Amino acid sequence: MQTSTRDRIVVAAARLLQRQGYVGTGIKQIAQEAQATLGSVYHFFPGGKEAVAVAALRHGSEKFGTLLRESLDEADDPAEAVTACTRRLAGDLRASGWTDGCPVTAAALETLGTDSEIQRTCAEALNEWEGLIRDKLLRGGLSPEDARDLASTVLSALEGAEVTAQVNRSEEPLHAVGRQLARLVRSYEVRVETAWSPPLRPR
Amino acid sequence: MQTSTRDRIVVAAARLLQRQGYVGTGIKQIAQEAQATLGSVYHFFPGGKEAVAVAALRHGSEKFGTLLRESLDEADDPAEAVTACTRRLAGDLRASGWTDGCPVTAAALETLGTDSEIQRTCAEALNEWEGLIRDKLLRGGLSPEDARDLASTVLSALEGAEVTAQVNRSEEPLHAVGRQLARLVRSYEVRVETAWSPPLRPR
DNA sequence: ACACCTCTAGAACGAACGCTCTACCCAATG
DNA sequence: CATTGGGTAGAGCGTTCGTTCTAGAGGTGT
Repeated sequence: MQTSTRDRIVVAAARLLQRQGYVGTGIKQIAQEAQATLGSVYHFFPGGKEAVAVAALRHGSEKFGTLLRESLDEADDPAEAVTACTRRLAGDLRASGWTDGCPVTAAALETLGTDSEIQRTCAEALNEWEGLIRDKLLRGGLSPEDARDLASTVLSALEGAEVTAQVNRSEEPLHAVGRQLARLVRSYEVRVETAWSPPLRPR
Repeated sequence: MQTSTRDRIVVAAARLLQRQGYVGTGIKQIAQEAQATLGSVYHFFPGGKEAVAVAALRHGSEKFGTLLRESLDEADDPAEAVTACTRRLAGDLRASGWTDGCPVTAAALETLGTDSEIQRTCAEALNEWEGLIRDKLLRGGLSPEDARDLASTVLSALEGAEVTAQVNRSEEPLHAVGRQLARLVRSYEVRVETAWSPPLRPR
């Protein structure tokens, strides 16, 4: 038993929340999947199911964040970087049998009405991811205003395409937004190497 | 009591599924919200909870479809039509207190692993909506290939922006994709009226 | 040796779940 | 008037839910 019980609980809960949502996932199921007992779960998480979920969502958020960061670093050009994201997401999604999509969306949608910690955790995750994309765009030379708007759009499109791909059990939606987002991003980039008279920028 | 009991059940179930997902919504809650009794629910839907959900999702799908159609008809220009969509979605979302987003996403995500009728119903809804957008783009003069790719992207972006807007309780994500999608769509349109030498099309 | 603390183990509780069942109301039909 | 059948009403079934509780295992410090 190399991994701690707590970690096993968090990892198992993250996977189950991603696949079945918050209400669809039982504490006992989490314990079983983590090869832990109910006592252990409540020992590490006295806050009960919600506390487990928050920890699991944070874990999933970080994992997805590094996946995003890695994909974005695959290319210097922001447009290519975005398609690298969609390619990676599509591959992982297919490999999981279309079940492991965004780690927070399901839980987020189920707890919309409430003002639970879960809600806040999901919102934080989305904003953090958007920040990653925005930074990439800024490094690519976009203006702060353009980068903000575009990053928000890219994240929304990724989220939506992930859902669409899962429901249709197809990589196509992700590849489509990959192509279109690349085109959109390119429309912002200052292409100094092109032939058609780039606008002169005052030094 | 002007509306039939069956209709009240479907409408109530649709609203609850939209807000709380499939597992989060109980049959008894549906009955109560619809001012019907459990007996009535099982009388009209011998298939039980899943049958109610399928009918409700179909209802929600149609309602969202007409909303989409109306928005798209607000402008002849496809780019403007898309921003009309995001504007309408943003307004409705705020008006509902950020709770009434896409009527099928929550249920779709919860039932991903299964091969239930619910899954299929959600997939049908998404594809139908994508068809509406594609037709609009085609009417706008885009090539079939471009229209297909773009329609898929637009729908994904709308779905994702809706979720992001709900989680952040803000219209901004929707407006951002509205702006960006308009720019993207415009990049495909043949602008005969612009000054910078439009490509000559053989008559 | 003992007490102490972290962690494991699972029985048990009340509440809520989806669903089945019987009983009843009431308008239409013979 | 009696009968039928669509629709209403809700008690109750077995199961599962999240949570609480007590009991014990295993290691550490004194």
